[in-house]
Amino acid sequence: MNTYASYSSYLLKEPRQARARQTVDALLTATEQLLVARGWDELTTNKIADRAGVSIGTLYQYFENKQALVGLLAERFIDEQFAILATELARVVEEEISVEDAIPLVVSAVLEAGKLRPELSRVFFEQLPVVTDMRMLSVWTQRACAAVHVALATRAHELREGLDIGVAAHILVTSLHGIEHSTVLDRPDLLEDDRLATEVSMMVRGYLLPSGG
Amino acid sequence: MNTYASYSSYLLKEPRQARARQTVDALLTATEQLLVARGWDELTTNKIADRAGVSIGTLYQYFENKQALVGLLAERFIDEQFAILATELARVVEEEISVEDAIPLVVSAVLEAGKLRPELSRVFFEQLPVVTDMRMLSVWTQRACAAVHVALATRAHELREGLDIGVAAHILVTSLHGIEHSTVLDRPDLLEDDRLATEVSMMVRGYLLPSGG
DNA sequence: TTATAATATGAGCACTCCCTCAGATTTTCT
DNA sequence: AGAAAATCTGAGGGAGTGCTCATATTATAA
Repeated sequence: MNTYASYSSYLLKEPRQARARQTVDALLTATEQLLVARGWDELTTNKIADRAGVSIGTLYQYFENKQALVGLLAERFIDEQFAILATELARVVEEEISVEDAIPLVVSAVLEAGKLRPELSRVFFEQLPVVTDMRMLSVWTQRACAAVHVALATRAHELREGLDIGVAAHILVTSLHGIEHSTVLDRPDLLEDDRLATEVSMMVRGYLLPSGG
Repeated sequence: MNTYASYSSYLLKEPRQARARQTVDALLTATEQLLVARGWDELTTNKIADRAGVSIGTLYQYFENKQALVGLLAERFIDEQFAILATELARVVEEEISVEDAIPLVVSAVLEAGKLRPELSRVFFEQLPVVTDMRMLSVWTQRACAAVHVALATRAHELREGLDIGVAAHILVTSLHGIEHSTVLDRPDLLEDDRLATEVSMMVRGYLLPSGG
């Protein structure tokens, strides 16, 4: 019921009453808007409180500093992105889809995720490292690698002989992330049709599957 | 002769005398050290001038603001990284090396580049976007894509039927960048041996070359 | 109702930061 | 040598910033 249970690490204290939850939501919304509009450097706690329509003192009742505000936002965003990957991986494993058929499904899901909240994607791709000291992104990468690793392991017999699944998971996750990142920032046009997804799937297929086919 | 000719966009005026060039160098060195040690948020013009051993007023004779200092540093770093890629591409084209043989050479060169100045790589991977508003990285990506595009075009006959060279260049550049980025930050151990380079080369080969063998 | 807990307020302190400017010093040019 | 150009100086103004705390309001519980 209480969606604030997971806030613990970034929230100074749990908002118990409804109005307090509204306050926290307003602060997060204001943070997101200001971050998207003006970037990290121009983000100040006074502006956040102002836009959220609450007093600066209230902000400091729930958040230690502005990093915590953005940290919570980033955590939500990353969880959302990870969930998309994890869900699709779980589905193809569950439905016993072959690696060959699963690749385009997973690749498309990941690339679609980049389109979900383009402005927020942009600002986090650009500024998240500075904000969170990189820890959060590393955690995401590790989780993603682990999930891919597991999925690959369940169908290891279909994979190319001698493939190091650990290294492969790392390569797949980081290269896809790089592609998604750069495409969102520089070539959003490539996200319009599915040519990119097709080509990327081709690359992944050529890497994972035996070539003699 | 004058290594400061290319500074133009970031330098307010050209340092004509030797002592002025020393001053600018000292400022850049100080900026790099402080940026690596403490990050963008703790970087201040006063600290830079202080560490460089020059007055704050002098700093503002050559640089409009601290972004300009870091911008110049970043520009140099990116030029250096690009040169490594461009040089290797030019070499394999010049020596008419087959795509198959060229792939591991180019991949290794790019991954090696990430080891060249690990601390600076790290800080720019993490913080460059905030500093330069992303324009610089986009320019780098475009230049790299163009260079790869040209190299691929010269040996198009070796490539897989129907490959879209434009999209392929984009995919290769962005995915390799993502791999390099994440590996430098999260898994520097993978840069120790050449397993990663081998695997990545495998992936690129599977993507670019006809699969039938 | 009344006591207690939860929540909200905002003026303003202490501090830092960027950057200017009036003038001093050094180099180059004639 | 003298004049002009280039370079350097650094105290401090002005503009914020993060954050506290004494106080006020509202909700919940007894």
